[in-house]
Amino acid sequence: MEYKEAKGKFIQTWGSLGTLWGINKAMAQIHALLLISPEPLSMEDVMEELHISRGNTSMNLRQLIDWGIVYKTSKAGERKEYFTSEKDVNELARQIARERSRREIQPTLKVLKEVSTIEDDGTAQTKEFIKQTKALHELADTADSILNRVVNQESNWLTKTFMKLLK
Amino acid sequence: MEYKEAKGKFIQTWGSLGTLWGINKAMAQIHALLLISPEPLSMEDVMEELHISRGNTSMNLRQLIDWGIVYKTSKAGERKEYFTSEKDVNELARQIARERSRREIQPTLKVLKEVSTIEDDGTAQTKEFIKQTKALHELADTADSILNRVVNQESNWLTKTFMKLLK
DNA sequence: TCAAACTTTCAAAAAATATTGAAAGTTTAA
DNA sequence: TTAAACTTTCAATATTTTTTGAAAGTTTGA
Repeated sequence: MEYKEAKGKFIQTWGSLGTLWGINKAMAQIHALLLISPEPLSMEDVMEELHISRGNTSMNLRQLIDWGIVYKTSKAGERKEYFTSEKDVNELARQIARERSRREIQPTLKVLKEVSTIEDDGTAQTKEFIKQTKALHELADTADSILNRVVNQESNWLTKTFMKLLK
Repeated sequence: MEYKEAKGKFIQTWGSLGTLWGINKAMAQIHALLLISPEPLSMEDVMEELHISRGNTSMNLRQLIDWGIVYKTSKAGERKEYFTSEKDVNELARQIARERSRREIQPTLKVLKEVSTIEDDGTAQTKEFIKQTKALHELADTADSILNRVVNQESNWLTKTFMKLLK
């Protein structure tokens, strides 16, 4: 397999994986492209490589920037903007963990806390509801704490933790 | 807030969270409903509670069974099938971890390994490609190992691990 | 200030995904 | 073996999500 084929396969795979985890394909593919590009790319570059429209490229680049995993850069003497991805995959993991916690887990925890504190009227259904939503709250809380560990520790925490667990 | 409102809110929230993580809404909602139901429910029950069609209910229940988090049961003397969710949320986490690893992470690892072993022709783009896909492979491998730890350990591993990390 | 170079916005269109419901299939009690 | 009770399938439909592309907006050098 030569470079071009491998590149296509990688971008394709990253796009599909994204879809499975609730990230739109174009966004995941743009990210993949920037991740393996030795130089920052312009919007034009991205459009051409992935065959997507200007509007689509613009919107998804913005989202990637909002997620904190793609940066705008400028080249001296050029008006055009260039884009580059966070290259350190550990930092990438940290940032994604941070955002998923903030955007998704925290609001879910809030709702779970709210609904799990309804008054126990003694019926089986209420008892079960309280029991299960409390258990889910605890699980989500644990998951969130782990995500926050990823966020707050040095960037190779993941690897270190794994090593520790193996012992 | 009384039971009915809390129940609706919980099912709604679980459905939305599912969507964000790439799980279809009906499937997540059926799961939520079974999780808090003290008794197994029939297909009819699920259809009525969630206002979804027979076909939709049938297909999503099957998927939940494929994921290993919903079980078929029978009531003595009844021909109808009843469904119940895995009630232990730690076991639930284990099962989801197991399936996501098998279905999504493993195939991704395979592709990453494949594309990261192209021949280094000395160009900057090839060097960057190899470097980044190798780094991603390592990250995915670590994540997968952690998922597998979740899968293989006793069901309260998650909580225990978190406690250990706090020390 | 102008206008070229570039980016963003957003309504419309396309594509992907989920849902329906009725027909076909299956199971079981009598 | 039949037929009622129940489940599954799947083509058609609806809904949601993504994508397009052209117009509007912005920035900057002269």
